[in-house]
Amino acid sequence: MMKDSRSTNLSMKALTETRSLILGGAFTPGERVSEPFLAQRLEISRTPLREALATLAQEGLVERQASGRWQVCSYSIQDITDAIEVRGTLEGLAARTAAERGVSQSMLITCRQTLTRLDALMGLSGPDNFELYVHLNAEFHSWMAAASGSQILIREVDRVCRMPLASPSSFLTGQEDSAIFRKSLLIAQHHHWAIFEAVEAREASRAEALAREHARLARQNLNLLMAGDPPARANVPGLSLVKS
Amino acid sequence: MMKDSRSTNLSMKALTETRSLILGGAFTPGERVSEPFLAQRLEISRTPLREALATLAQEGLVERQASGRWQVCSYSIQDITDAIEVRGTLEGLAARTAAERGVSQSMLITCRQTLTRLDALMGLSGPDNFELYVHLNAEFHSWMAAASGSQILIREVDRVCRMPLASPSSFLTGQEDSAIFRKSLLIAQHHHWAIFEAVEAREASRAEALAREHARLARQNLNLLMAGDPPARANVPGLSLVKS
DNA sequence: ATGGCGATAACTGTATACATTTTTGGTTTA
DNA sequence: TAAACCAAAAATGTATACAGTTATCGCCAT
Repeated sequence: MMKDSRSTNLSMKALTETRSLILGGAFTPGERVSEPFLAQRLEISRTPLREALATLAQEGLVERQASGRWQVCSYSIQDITDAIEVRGTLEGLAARTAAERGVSQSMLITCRQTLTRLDALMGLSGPDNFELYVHLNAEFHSWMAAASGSQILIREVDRVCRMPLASPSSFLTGQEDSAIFRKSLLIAQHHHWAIFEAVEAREASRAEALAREHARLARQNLNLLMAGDPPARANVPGLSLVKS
Repeated sequence: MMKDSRSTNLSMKALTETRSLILGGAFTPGERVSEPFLAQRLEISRTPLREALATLAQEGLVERQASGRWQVCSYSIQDITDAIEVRGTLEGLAARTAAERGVSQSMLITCRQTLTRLDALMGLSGPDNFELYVHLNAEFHSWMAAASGSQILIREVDRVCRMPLASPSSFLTGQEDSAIFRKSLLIAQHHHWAIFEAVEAREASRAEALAREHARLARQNLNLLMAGDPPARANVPGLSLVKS
């Protein structure tokens, strides 16, 4: 009986639960968190917790002070904007590489299916449809990375998406009622198809430029969010880490 | 008396020493390494070693098997090429951002000094000069990241440079006697000045393209290295991780 | 009221013990 | 011969103890 200890062990529990706590706003940015406190809250010992915290440090959710204590990270709006630009740049590289190297028929078919399902969702509303949208959107973005065929690039795109508010899904949840936001979904979907077509037609430079521009929609949504009502910000995971 | 425990503690010792061991070729790619074995070799206990291994896993030097055992990573030439392209892309973003946002006078002066010192080194040879070249070259590359003014970008460039053979210094050591390699140093230095001038003149697009192309010199050096004599490969740190 | 000081409390870094799981190597069986 | 199996050995995951360091908080002097 082979068991993957990575999905059942306490380090993983500590990792996911601490991540949820931080992204959910359980701590204020810059707040110091002691290991015994957090260990007790998660009902585990310090050993697996330390491992999780070390991982979260590399994700940019906590950082170690010189004294060794842990501190929840604090980001500026500029940092978030920069992180989105980094994601867009790496996705752009992925799209360009995919176009240059070519993508298998089966991968093209998979993507076309995803985008067609997104098309079908465009007019609809309701929480279920929205959840599906978030899922399919994430699927398209992983497809872009995977289509590059570069393991390194897949890994780096994945990593940058773990940064707070840099992922393509960051500004989706909680905004489904905003009219201007729903309009941006239409533009995003237009981008999706254009990127796909550029990759399929081996138009590398166009694919890169489109993927970059596509990420800038997230930047726009961030700006809208910060300019709008505070209540709209309440349910955005990770936004609690933004200071000033 | 404030003491930075991070630089004196055993986790850090474990991190740097294990990294040296792996990059130095003490293990074959794919080799399994047990914690007790390594702990005994480094004369520390498993606790700080585990922390170091977790960090090395995120650097891409080791990975955890599903069973929990550690395994030294194995890379293909394609992976290295891809990693260099990722670095070039991020450095390109940094150079573009620096040009777009502008760079302070003092930073421009610092860079000009670095490049002038590199100029003075161009004709010379000898190990001391070569070591200085490596140092100044690294300085220019950190300058590029720093000039962007983006903390996020600085962090991501730094991270990608930690990947095996992706850093700007990767293919320098041990090659100083090759004529074709010395020629590439001249071209590299030409790139350095061109990037600097583009940033100074706020020519964002040009700065980006140049930084990307500059990284491709590393790709070229990699190809030369793999096409040449095996002895030339002996002293390149990290090359032992490349399989097939 | 404010700033420095010192004792105490709390926390981190590390080693180690132990339970559980995985690997290994020899033995048996088809 | 090769596959299957079982027991011993070794490795990992986790908790915990303890030493040394850092933070805290009341107290004193200014």
